[in-house]
Amino acid sequence: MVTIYDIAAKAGVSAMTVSRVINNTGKISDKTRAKVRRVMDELNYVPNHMARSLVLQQSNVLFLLITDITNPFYTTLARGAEDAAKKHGFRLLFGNSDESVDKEKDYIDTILATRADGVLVAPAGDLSLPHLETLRKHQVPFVLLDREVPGMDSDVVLGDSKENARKLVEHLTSHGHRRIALINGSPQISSARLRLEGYREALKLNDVLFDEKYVLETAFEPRSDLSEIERWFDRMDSLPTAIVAGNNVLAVEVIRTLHARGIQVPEEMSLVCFDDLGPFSEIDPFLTVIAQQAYQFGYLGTQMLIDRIQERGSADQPWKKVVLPADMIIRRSVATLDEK
Amino acid sequence: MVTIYDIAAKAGVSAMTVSRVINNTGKISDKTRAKVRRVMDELNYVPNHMARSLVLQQSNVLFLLITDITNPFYTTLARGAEDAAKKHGFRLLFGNSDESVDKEKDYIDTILATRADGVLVAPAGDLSLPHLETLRKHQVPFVLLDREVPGMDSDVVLGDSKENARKLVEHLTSHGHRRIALINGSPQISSARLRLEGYREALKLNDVLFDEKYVLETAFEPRSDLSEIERWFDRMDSLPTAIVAGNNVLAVEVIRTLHARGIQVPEEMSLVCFDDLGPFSEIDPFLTVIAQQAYQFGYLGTQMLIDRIQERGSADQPWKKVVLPADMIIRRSVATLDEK
DNA sequence: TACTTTAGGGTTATCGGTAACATTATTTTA
DNA sequence: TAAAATAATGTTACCGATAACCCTAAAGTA
Repeated sequence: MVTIYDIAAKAGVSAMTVSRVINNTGKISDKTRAKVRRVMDELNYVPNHMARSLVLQQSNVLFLLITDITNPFYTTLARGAEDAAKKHGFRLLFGNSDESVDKEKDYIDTILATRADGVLVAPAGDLSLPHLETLRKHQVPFVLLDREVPGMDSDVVLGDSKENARKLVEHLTSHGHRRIALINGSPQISSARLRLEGYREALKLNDVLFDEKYVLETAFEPRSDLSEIERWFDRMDSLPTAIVAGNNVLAVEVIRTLHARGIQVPEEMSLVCFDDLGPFSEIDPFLTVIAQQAYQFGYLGTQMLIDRIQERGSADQPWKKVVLPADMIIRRSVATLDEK
Repeated sequence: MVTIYDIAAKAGVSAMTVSRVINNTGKISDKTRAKVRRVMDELNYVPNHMARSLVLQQSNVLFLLITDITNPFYTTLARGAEDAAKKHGFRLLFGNSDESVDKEKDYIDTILATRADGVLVAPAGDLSLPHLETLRKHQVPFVLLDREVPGMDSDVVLGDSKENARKLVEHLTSHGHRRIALINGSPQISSARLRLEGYREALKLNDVLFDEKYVLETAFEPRSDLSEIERWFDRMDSLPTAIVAGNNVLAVEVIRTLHARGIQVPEEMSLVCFDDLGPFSEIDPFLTVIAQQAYQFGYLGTQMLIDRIQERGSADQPWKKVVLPADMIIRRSVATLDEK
């Protein structure tokens, strides 16, 4: 590998002069600069970020930790983060925790070991708390995305899960539905809890009794095994007329299960969910969804993170909490129920 | 930041002893080892990968450069790569070139500067050649994924684009179609060229004359502007009865354009494409596709890369070229044409 | 008993950069 | 014209870790 010393030797200057040319610092005569540049080109010099970061004590690297790389919500979020990072001269690296607290821990260790300047985290759940405490302890700035973790104050970008759940339920009640079920992520995840809350409140507002048999708390990430959903249906005394899914992945799993039972959506079962399905939903605009601004989650979160990193010394800002609004996209997955 | 020197001081040993405990090398008494471990825990020590990589001259990092992070083909591929990397003790970082040769160049520079041990590249196109030459010149092992680049020999994992294009066309001809159009990625991309070739050969085998008005060469990545496809349709003397799309993104764009014109698939236009649409295709299993084994692209490619990295000194192996078979998934997007 | 091994650990140099300070001409200024 | 300022470059130390070599005391061996 070519180093600044090789350049220095060949150009007949000191390593420091080469460093100055590279970083455009200090005073360098045009002649020397030109000579150094020429030698750098000749030898195909590439600076070594690790050596540089080691002495500068900063890496110019941000890390984005998401929970499901196959979910368009997160990949779109990733693009937003990438654009914002690039705009500010940071590099962005990605990790994928698969909704697993253990994999998350591995990534946190890697992040600390690689000395990233900051982290964007969609936490796997409340059990992520120790990981965040680790980051805090090591003074690594971070911003939470999409989910909060009780016991940890920080900057955070959220959707309004409760309000949005309410909107989805009311969309259903306004179409005559009264037996409305909810399939949700783990109650260890803040957004799932709030979605349940919004669901319950909306039911109450519409004078529908809450029936816990109509609620299934499972996992947000795809599972090959659908039997849990099967068993949920089996437990019900009578099927609901509509289902709210806590995210897009769950909606798909519900549809698969329903199809296996020969139940059609929306004719025999209405369905709505959180988060759109990505570009491919346009093939057949079918599911009525709450479409969150995934790109903005990433873009704003990254800006907040960079602000925090560059704060350095100035008076500590209070934690910021950004709540992004979402639109409901009404499509064809909800049937209007006749009055009985 | 806590360093091994802090640990060493507090434990009353030398830094080298701490290093030995961390890496499990050399001879250390149980007593010393325990003491060092205790101090490491107390001080929340985290090793500094950059310092380590600097002296070891290897980073244990692989880099995966894909062209479209929102395309399920690539995210699934990424999971395969992630799993294989983890299995061998490598960390995997991702980058997203957006099908842009320029962004790709930025990433290549970053990769060199961060001294990744190896790279998996889905090249943006034939113009990626200089980037690959740069990697080669700096002796960074790499494996190409999904696309070849003329003029550059290397390990590569491919699908059989030509054969698969032939299959798609023959699926259409077997349903009575004769006027078959092709919308394809840039001819600067090897897979696109081969798909065109397969398309032409299949037409010839079925005694259909090739009509260049039926072929549109555009870009594989999503574009907000559909007017190019509009104009393509406008140029045709008569519309085809079926369209082959060079990838999933193009298929979606075709559907959007057709819908805007009030043309229904498959009733008035049949459509097939390369690559499945990810988990969400299960909501409405609609598009007939060639489903490539995206996960295997990533998994095998990573294994080949690691083999190459660890080869080190042993006789140079010849370049390996893995061609992964694909299945056609027949769904509902092709209509059977009556004989005229 | 005298000589080798071995266990257990320390010293020093180095990886590729950069900050901080030092040095030497050359100008500028009083 | 001597002192002060400036331009252009060099020297040294250090970032955090590890390899290679060195050292010492205890154990093994002829």
